[in-house]
Formats: sequence, C-alpha cells, structure tokens
Amino acid sequence: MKTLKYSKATNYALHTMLHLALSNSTKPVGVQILAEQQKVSPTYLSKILTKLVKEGMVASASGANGGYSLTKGWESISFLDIIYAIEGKSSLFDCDLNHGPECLIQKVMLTSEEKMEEELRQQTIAGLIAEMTTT
Amino acid sequence: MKTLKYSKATNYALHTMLHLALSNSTKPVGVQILAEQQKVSPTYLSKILTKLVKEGMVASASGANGGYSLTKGWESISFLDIIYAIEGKSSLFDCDLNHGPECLIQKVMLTSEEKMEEELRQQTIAGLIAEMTTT
DNA sequence: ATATTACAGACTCGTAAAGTCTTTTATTAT
DNA sequence: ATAATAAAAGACTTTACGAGTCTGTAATAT
Ligand code: SF4
Ligand code: SF4
Repeated sequence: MKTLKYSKATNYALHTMLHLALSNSTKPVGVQILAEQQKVSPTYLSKILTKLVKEGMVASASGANGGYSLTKGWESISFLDIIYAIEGKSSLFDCDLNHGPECLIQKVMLTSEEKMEEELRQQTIAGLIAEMTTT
Repeated sequence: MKTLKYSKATNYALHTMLHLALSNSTKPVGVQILAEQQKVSPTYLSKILTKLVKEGMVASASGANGGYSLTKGWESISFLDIIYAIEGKSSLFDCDLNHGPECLIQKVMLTSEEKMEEELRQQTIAGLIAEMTTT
C-alpha cells in the first residue's frame, strides 16, 4: 500500500529546510535555486514553502533580491515541526466509530506513534548540520 | 494530507484478528459474521483475510462449516505483523535518488520509524486480550 | 448432488496527491 | 514613476491508488 508513506511534499520540505540552513542566511534564497536542486517545478515548491512560511519557520521577501530564509530561532526547528507543517498533525490511525479512550487498539496505535514522534521531536535541522560538519 | 495514514484495510485486519482471538477457535468463523460486525462487505473483507492467510497467521477452511481461525502460535502475533501483512514492509520514507546509507535525513527518518515499530512489535493481540480480561 | 464457503480476478468509483498555468500582490532598483 | 523581480493565491489538469463491487471458480461437508 502507498498510503502509509510520507508525501513527496514532506521530502521537498526537509531538503529545502536543510538547504536554507546551510546557505548561511544573510541574503534570502530564491525558489528557483531551491527548485532546481531538487528537480521540482518552482511553482510547486512555492506552494510548499508557503506552508512553511505560515508556520513561521521560514521568512519570505517579495521583490528583487527577495526569496526565502530561515526565521530567527530556526535552530530549534525539529523534524516533527516540518512534518507537521506539511502532513498535518492528525494521527496515523483513526477509526470512524470512535469508542472513547478506553479502546485498547487505539491506545496501542497511538502510543507507538508517539514513540516515533518523540524521536522526531528531538532531531533538529541544526543537529543534522552539526553532525555533518564534525565528521 | 491523507497519505501518512493507515489504510482502512489495516483497521479491518486488526479488528478481525481481535475477533478471531476472542471467539475461542474450536470452530472457524465465517466471513459473513466478521463482516457484519465491522459493517463492511464480506467480499472485500475476504480479500483482506486472504492476505492474513498467506502470511500464515490465519487458517482458512472452505466448504460448509468452513471459515477462518487463528493458526497455532497466534499468541505471538504482534501488531506489527498484522500491519506488515496489509501495508507491506517498506519504509514510510523513501526518496528516489537514494544516496546510500550515509544520508543523515534518511537516518533520522528510519530510526524514528524504528522506534514505532519496536513498540508495535511488542504489542500482541494476546496481550490485548489479557489486558481486557484482567480489568 | 447440492449447499456452503473461501479464493481469484476483472472491474468501477472517488478522492487526493502531484504538478501546471495564470493572475495578483508586494518589493526593490533605475 | 516605472519597470523588473519574486512570492502568493487560486483555478485547473493529470494520475494513481485505495476502497469497494461483481462474477465466477475451487474446495469441502452433508
Ligand atoms: S474498538 Fe477501538 S479501534 Fe475499533 S472502532 Fe472502536 S475505538 Fe476504533
Ligand atoms: S540526501 Fe538523503 S534523503 Fe535526500 S535524496 Fe539523498 S538520500 Fe534521499
């Protein structure tokens, strides 16, 4: 099945965030540059970037010499933040007939999901870069 | 996004397994009964059950008084086993251009996923029942 | 022989991701 | 002012696949 998968948009978002973090952001980066690196159309990537902007993790500047850059405090942006921005915050598991919190099936599914998110919450883009540069 | 979600089939499979485990399986259970409990068409549920049969966790019997029952050793069947049977074993995250195992993005995504699977591997249908009956 | 039940495969339907195209808005440079 | 640049918004197309239906075949008990 193809459902239990991250969307391509999430993949683009992660790579874009990494790219922005690496290009030490005195001057913003245009979507063209970001797009060609990932071999994706600029207009499509633009839509993804707008989501990140609305979540406050990316700043955008219109006009000449405009583009995108990370907002201050970006060092604390986690993988989970980025994933949430694209995929949304809803659970992997949901059943129509929701029989309250005493349901053990849901309990198992949700706690297992929480383990993954715990890890994703700790991993940051900044941490990734630190690991890259120390090797 | 709707991609990062368990399929309905997985939901059906989990409930079916739980039902089979509860109806202490001297005689097999027909798909009709299993289907009406979950308000799903018998033919569709049949396809899901066939997957579970092929994975060896469910036994099927054709003909009159036939149906489905759990195979011996079912007590060790984990949530992850059932999920794998339906969703497949492939990772949540995959990128086309696969830059080997030194990629840190993949590493983060895969290890976080592994945390979830670790939990799902420990949780069994039998354990669920035990927890239900002791309360 | 007949009823019952699982299995197999072709098929339809609906929805959402993925991507394109066009227009509008905002900002800078000249 | 005006032109050039770049993001934002929105309508639109394409495509893929989950979800479900329908029909027929194979297996087994009475
Ligand atoms: S039993 Fe649990 S998982 Fe199943 S439908 Fe009810 S709440 Fe959902
Ligand atoms: S950098 Fe990592 S995640 Fe990105 S395409 Fe290469 S292997 Fe995949």
